[in-house]
Amino acid sequence: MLLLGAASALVDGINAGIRARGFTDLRPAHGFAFVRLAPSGATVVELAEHLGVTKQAASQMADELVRKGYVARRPHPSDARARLLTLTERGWACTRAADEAASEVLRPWADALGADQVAAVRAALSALTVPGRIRPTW
Amino acid sequence: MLLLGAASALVDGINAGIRARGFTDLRPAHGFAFVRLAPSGATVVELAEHLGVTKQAASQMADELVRKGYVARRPHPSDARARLLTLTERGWACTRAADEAASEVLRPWADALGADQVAAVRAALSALTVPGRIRPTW
DNA sequence: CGAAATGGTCAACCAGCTTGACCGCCGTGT
DNA sequence: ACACGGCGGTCAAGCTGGTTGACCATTTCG
Repeated sequence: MLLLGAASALVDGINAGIRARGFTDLRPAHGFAFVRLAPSGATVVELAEHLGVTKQAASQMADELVRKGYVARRPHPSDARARLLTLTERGWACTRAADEAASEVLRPWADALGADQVAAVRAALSALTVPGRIRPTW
Repeated sequence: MLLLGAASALVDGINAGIRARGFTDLRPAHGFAFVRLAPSGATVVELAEHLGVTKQAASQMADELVRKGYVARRPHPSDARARLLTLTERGWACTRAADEAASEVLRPWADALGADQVAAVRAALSALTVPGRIRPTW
């Protein structure tokens, strides 16, 4: 119940922090896409699976991110059908900004609770969430 | 990050539990409405504020819930402009089903963590979430 | 080498929410 | 009393972001 409130506050806080840093044309859903693309890129279907939407929706979103300069569509190194979506320099800058914003949101929580309590909560939650899927829209 | 995963798992679990109990025509967003209506009813604008949407959207949702038999539109006792939205017996039955479903989701978590840890997490989170607003759609 | 499976796109459609306009009741001021 | 601004609620139109369905190119397997 209040788990939802905390999650909502976190997402809103990160989104506000990103906007404050100049990335005003992104929604929280885009952040979930960045999470999947950051490590080493991904294909459209991988992105779709990660976001829990159809591949068409993921492709549309990729279009938007390419148009706004956050993502590049490169040929896939080992499959001529596929295209590898990777972050551009602008995309990486936004990812760093998101990390900063997340730290800003978490800092007052850590101050209020104490480092050991925060660690305990993190450990408790990580012991639970088996799937790790994220559903941005209910 | 994994806070979101836990929240998502909770919502999905409750939704699945409700469907398993025969309420197949409801979405998670409806549950958030029930939370506001349960104590003593609410007006459309109060519901809209609670859900973070416009009053038109809240009114539409109220229409749907009335049509499906979960909510009744009664005249407001002290304001002829307003109408008081209250839960029907079917609405209350669904609320009870949701509570059961929530317990089912939480039980394995409590088993895995221990009661004291769960209490600590609850206390930690409740110390943080000042606003208590819920944004079902990002 | 041919058939089924996979990655991707195009097109049409739909649900849920928004903006804008409007009606009826409240409540305060003069 | 009563006129007028404010508030609760609905109607109508439009948009955004998603879905379903069809299709092409390439890969993979029998």
